Amino acid sequence: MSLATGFGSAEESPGLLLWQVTNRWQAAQRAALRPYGLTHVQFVLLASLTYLQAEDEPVTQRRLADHAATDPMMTSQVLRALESRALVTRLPHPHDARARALSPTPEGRDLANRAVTAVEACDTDFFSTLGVEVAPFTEALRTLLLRRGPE
Amino acid sequence: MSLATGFGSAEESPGLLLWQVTNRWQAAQRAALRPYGLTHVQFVLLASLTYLQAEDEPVTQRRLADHAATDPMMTSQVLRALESRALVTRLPHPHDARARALSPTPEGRDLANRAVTAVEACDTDFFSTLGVEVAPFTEALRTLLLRRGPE
DNA sequence: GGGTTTTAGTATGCGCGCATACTATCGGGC
DNA sequence: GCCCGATAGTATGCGCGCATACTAAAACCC
Repeated sequence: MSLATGFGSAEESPGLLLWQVTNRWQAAQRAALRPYGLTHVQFVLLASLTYLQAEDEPVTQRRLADHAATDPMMTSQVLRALESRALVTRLPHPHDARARALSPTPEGRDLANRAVTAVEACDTDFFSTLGVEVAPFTEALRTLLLRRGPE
Repeated sequence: MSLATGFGSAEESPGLLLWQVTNRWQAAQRAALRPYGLTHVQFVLLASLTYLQAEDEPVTQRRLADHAATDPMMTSQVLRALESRALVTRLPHPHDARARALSPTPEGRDLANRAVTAVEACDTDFFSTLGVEVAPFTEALRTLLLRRGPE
């Protein structure tokens, strides 16, 4: 019967493996970010915003959410939390009354920079067991993302 | 600055890629399971239980959760939902008053079998773009899981 | 100008992983 | 017999992805 093929044992389906590995990766990220008082999404958004800030255009929430691949609902709520901690500012957008112009405060930028190094260390460590194999692995992930892409 | 290396663009970190791919995979699973009225975890637990049922020992929640790599909290709550839909039974364990003996009802087993084929088709389709590369990919996932294993 | 369609952002609610804390039972040592 | 640590299960609460639905402003069209 087909139950014996993939879902009898959790270790035999690429999908279930993917799911488990991602859970462990998220746990590692959580641990690495705890000292900085940031959750995973808070970190990603703060770091992405700091990165995008170099552009000429004011950064809107939509732009940030698209870039960081987070959904707009989370973005909204997380940015409010970051604003209340004075890590980002949300000013009215100069040319669009619907939108907001986001930018990190100096404290936010500083925190982002410090957290980024910690997260990158955590990330490198997590994938270190793959050794050189990490390149084809990343490429495979990119392939999967493109095919089932932003439709 | 280190912000430019990995977290400026979401597509450059293996971890973020992993996260995005898993999200898409979960979305695909959700879509495939919708016709059967099962969520992802409900399906995994029901299918795993149907698989484990062949054993001599009565299946406890702990055993099921370990096998399916889901956490006991979810397991508890999901099994209650499945029980209320008459897909599983939770009888008292014969030798341990703390535990419960789980087994799928005939309807549960039937639903599991039908859902498994749908999920497997979805899974195969999702990873089809990798072609032969799916084998080393799966192996890499397994490696990551073992290193950061059940400590 | 007046109308429709798009878009930015938000509220609400669910699925699910996980951390913490608790009860109830089992087991071993004495 | 009794005590104590381990274990099965549950409650509570948060992080976060996502679906649905809504408001308000912009952009387009005539």
